[in-house]
Amino acid sequence: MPELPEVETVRRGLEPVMTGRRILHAEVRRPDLRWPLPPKMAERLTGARVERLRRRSKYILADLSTGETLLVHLGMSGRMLISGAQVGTFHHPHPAPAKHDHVVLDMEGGARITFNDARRFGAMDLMPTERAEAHPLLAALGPEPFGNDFNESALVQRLKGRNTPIKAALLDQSVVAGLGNIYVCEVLHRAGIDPRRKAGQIAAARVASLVPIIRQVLQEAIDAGGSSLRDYRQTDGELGYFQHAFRVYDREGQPCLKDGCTGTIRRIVQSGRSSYYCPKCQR
DNA sequence: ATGTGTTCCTGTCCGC
DNA sequence: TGCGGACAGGAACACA
Repeated sequence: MPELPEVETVRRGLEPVMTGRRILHAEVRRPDLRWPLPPKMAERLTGARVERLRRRSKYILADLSTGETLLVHLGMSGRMLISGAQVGTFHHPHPAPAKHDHVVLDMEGGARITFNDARRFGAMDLMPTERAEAHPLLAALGPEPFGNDFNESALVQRLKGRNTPIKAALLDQSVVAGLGNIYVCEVLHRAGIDPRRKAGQIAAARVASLVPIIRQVLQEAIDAGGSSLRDYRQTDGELGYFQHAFRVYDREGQPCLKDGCTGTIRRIVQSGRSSYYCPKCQR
């Protein structure tokens, strides 16, 4: 599921059990996710202290005391489970390894972090920290939505002349990094823009309006993650998968929730993926 | 360069 | 309850 808000919620949940702590033991239970894991990953992680946990787009980056950075992508179905550590009022004993538990990290302080990914579209890699931004998976990413490089004029410029539907353009990680299928639908609904509209044909002022809307939608989702989970963690120790009320996503046939709108949410397929929108208030 | 369709993998849900 | 098909929050890759 993870788009930027979920990944950020996972990052925040990992922070107290990872940052400043050593990885006492790493176990790789399956050698490949989307790609083969890097050579000797378990050995390279064992003994390293996590100096910093960062997020870039939908990637989590753990800078290690060894000079390497661990990159983690959750793909479609990747999950992080924490067990063993006392956080807040929850105590989670280590469960027996479950199906699709691919990587297990035992941390200084007693927490165990388990990466579980049924579909294995997720990824992990190790690279020198000083060359992290040059990693092939990161090099072509566009601006962070909350960064200064993402602004009205830059977005207008980036979409100028593009003949692809705005839905596809906002899913393009080189335009803006971190949006996925759900939040693009939510953003376009809030902006009142039809997802089929060609990106390059939308008036500059409307394109510009997307910048604060993208930030609002993502920030609200991050806030929901932090408020609906205690310590960013559910009672079963899973991070990042919180109940969030979407205004259009997965609401086909239901009434539009925009103030004063009497439309009905429709589902269409664009480049193989579902788009939900209100034909009445999205033009 | 830009746009589109396919592909990786497993699980779940829905209709028959 | 079984079976087949559609679909799932991502994104690299191949090809027009």
